[in-house]
Amino acid sequence: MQVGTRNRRILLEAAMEAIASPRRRQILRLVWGAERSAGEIASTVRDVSWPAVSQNLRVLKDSGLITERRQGTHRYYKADRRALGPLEVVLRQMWTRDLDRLRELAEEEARAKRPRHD
Amino acid sequence: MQVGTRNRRILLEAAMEAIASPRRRQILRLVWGAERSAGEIASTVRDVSWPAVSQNLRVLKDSGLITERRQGTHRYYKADRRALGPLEVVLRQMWTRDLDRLRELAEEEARAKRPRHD
DNA sequence: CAAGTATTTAAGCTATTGCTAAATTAAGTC
DNA sequence: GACTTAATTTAGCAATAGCTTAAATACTTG
Repeated sequence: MQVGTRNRRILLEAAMEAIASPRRRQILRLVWGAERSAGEIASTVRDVSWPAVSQNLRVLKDSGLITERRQGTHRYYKADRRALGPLEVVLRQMWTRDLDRLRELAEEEARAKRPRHD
Repeated sequence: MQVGTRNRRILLEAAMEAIASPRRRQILRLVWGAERSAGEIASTVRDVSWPAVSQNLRVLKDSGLITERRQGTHRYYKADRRALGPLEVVLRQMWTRDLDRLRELAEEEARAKRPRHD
């Protein structure tokens, strides 16, 4: 029980470090809702090499934020939200704001196109 | 309102980065409950030079996590909890766990000293 | 086991971080 | 103005983070 507490304490710090990186947040988001193979992830990220993705996956895995499942030559990753603890709220808020901002931009654009009636 | 949202979005990311550093968490904790001068902080931290503290204070200030008040030759800093948003919970949890751990250690020690009765 | 696919590991490079010591700024005091 | 105290800024350094390319590993299939 004490051990559990101690472990989680360490994880929270590791998790903080892990998600302090935008790249790793991006990757974490990809495996948030569904399990994905390293290859899928790497070809989605695209502006960075496969090894770079692999290395970031490793950091995420070591911090306990994602789990790995091997099947054949593939490795599937998915987020382990329990490990995030209170950081989950932080991520959600960031991501929600991203969406809000996209929506705002879309609306602005729509307004710009629509003929003004004044 | 939109601008406010956007600004806060940026701050949340900056705040993450800022408190990803153990040193800055240590400093933030010092100015959590009460305003303190740079000097007080620097002489409390002790295992690091004054300039190092000053630089970290600057990062914290730029990220919006602390505020600065100048008075005479002194500069007083204190945490601005609003800027932390959902990260406040994260910090509290870390710090609570620190305390828990200290308490555990103290209890263990007490147990070790107390004569066994079996 | 040879060949192919999926993925990681290794080696090396650049930019950034966190620090130190020395120089500088700013404000108050004689 | 010269001097002291509080704090920051600058310059420079060592360690680390994040990346790239090339090499290695692991599994599958003929």
